[in-house]
Amino acid sequence: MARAQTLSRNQQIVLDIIEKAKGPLKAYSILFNVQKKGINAPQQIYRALDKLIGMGKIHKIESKNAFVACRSSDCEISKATAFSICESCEMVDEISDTKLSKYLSGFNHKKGMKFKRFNLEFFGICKKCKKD
Amino acid sequence: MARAQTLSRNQQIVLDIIEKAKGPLKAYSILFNVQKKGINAPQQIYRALDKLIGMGKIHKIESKNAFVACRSSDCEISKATAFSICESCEMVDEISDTKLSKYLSGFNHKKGMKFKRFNLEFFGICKKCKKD
DNA sequence: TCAAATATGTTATATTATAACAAACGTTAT
DNA sequence: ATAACGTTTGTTATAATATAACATATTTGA
Repeated sequence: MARAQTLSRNQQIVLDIIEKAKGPLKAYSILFNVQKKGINAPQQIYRALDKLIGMGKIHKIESKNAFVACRSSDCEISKATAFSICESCEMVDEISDTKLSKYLSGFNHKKGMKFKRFNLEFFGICKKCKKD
Repeated sequence: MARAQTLSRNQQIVLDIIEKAKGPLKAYSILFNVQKKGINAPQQIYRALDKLIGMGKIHKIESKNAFVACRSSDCEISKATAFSICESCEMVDEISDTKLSKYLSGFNHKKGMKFKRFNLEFFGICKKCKKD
């Protein structure tokens, strides 16, 4: 049975870094940032990332191979994730929209597949970048 | 100005393979399949893939780092893509649903970002795999 | 407390993707 | 036709992302 509440040492270290970050972090950039804490190998990062994803503490931005902290309590263990991604500054924002989430969760593919999970990524230019 | 209609030699070779495939193909598996045709290097594959994506002939399945042929004329140069992905057999189906597409195209993030493009990936177990 | 599960450390390697440069090919305008 | 331009190709090298495999340690729970 999964524990899901207490984090191991490495998991906590990795989560801390991701939560402090302003934007999505890549696995190797996390690695470089924690080498002073005694974590030396990619495996250690990827293992922590996997567990954190499993717990719903972080999400992977698939189009960027990068990781962000979960800012929403709505995405129950990451069954329904949506993000807005700025193509200019690389900013990622988690979208927490009940209507959207319900709409998509209720969407079932005609060919008879019942979905367990979805991930949605929107791309555009964010407000801040538009000004420049 | 982009030509967009005629494909170069390598682009055609790569597209043919992807179109013939039953499922998503990875870049290096494409490479191995075309070495008899004189394509030897990953660069050549990735370049063709990039162009084909730009033309809307193929899509990248981000969660799998794999590529599928576009089966829908609705996703205008890949501005609005949706897929259903079987977590058991790895099958990928492009979802062509006008309502869904309109709903998502009209969705604008509250924080003032106007979206240019989205990609949606649904995960589950397909009909065929459920039977087994 | 002992067994099982989970987490760690480590080395090596697999997989995915891009950089950089030189040469060939195809348009198109003159 | 040919010069100029953009696009495509071929090629070598390397960067970036991710997993395999194995030994050990730590935590948890019956």
